[in-house]
Amino acid sequence: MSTPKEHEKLSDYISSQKLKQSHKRLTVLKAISASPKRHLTAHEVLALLNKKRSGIGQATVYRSLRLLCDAGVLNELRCEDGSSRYEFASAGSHHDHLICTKCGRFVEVFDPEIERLQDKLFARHGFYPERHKLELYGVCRMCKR
Amino acid sequence: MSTPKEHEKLSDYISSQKLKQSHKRLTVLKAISASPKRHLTAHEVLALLNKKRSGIGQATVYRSLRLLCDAGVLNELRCEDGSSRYEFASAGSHHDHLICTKCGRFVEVFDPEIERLQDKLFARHGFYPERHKLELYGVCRMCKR
DNA sequence: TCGATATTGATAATCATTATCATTTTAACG
DNA sequence: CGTTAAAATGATAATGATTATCAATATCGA
Repeated sequence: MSTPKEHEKLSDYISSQKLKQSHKRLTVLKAISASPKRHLTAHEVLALLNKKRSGIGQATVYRSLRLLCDAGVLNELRCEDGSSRYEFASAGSHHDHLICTKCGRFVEVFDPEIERLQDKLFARHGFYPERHKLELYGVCRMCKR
Repeated sequence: MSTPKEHEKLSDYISSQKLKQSHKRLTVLKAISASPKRHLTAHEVLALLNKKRSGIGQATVYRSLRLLCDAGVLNELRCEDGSSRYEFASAGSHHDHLICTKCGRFVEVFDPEIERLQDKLFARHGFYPERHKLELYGVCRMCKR
């Protein structure tokens, strides 16, 4: 599972901010790319890396995740339990989430009509819109039976 | 500022669960009712009580807030910074929130059309709907200028 | 009033995350 | 190539919101 686009985004950000390349940071990105599971927590990323005896500490995982967000490679999703999950910010693809309360599965959804109505709500109350967060909690098809 | 309805809800819950009335728990509820500020954090409630030398500890504040939620008197809003805010669950009034990113003001909003479209999203993905969370972040009228 | 049980306060523990700081890497420059 | 300043890292302490513990206190039905 290669991620040329993500690597490039990261490199661009690193040079734009006068940071330095680092093996370990790249290893974190690769581990996330290679995982079949999306929407990983920092703890889960750490577990992926430990399995490979990468010698990468948790501080570095947290730092890398933050930097990857700053670089626009990942999006951070603040969960209700107080932890965060990270997903790839595949260019310009805003979406919301359906979340199964039984198995924790995340499904990415998008409804342009909802987006439009949200903007109307902002306008109606004199708000300058910045962003929004829509999470739909329920039981997925698999968990229903 | 009286809250006969809230007191009653609380009493009903207390007897249904075979708990006991407590002076301090009522004081917490009254303090929240009396505050002009809505959407208070546990910390803010504690501050309200300390100002009055109530002798109520933080553990009791947290316990009371949780119980008031269980009793259906309050709703808990998990904020993105990891803390929670509490609002009155004035019977059957589901709503979402517009939140000012400058001053932190909360505005309660509701759009039946958005609700309907959310249900369609649940259905389209085979989810049994339980609840949702919609938060619109922007800059309010006051903070814009 | 008595006694079983709920409530409380002080404080320790938890959990995710961030800060600190000494050590190691990176990479621009000579 | 080495030097070297700055960034990255690991181990660990600190943070902040919240929950758990447990002995002391309050509640309330008999």
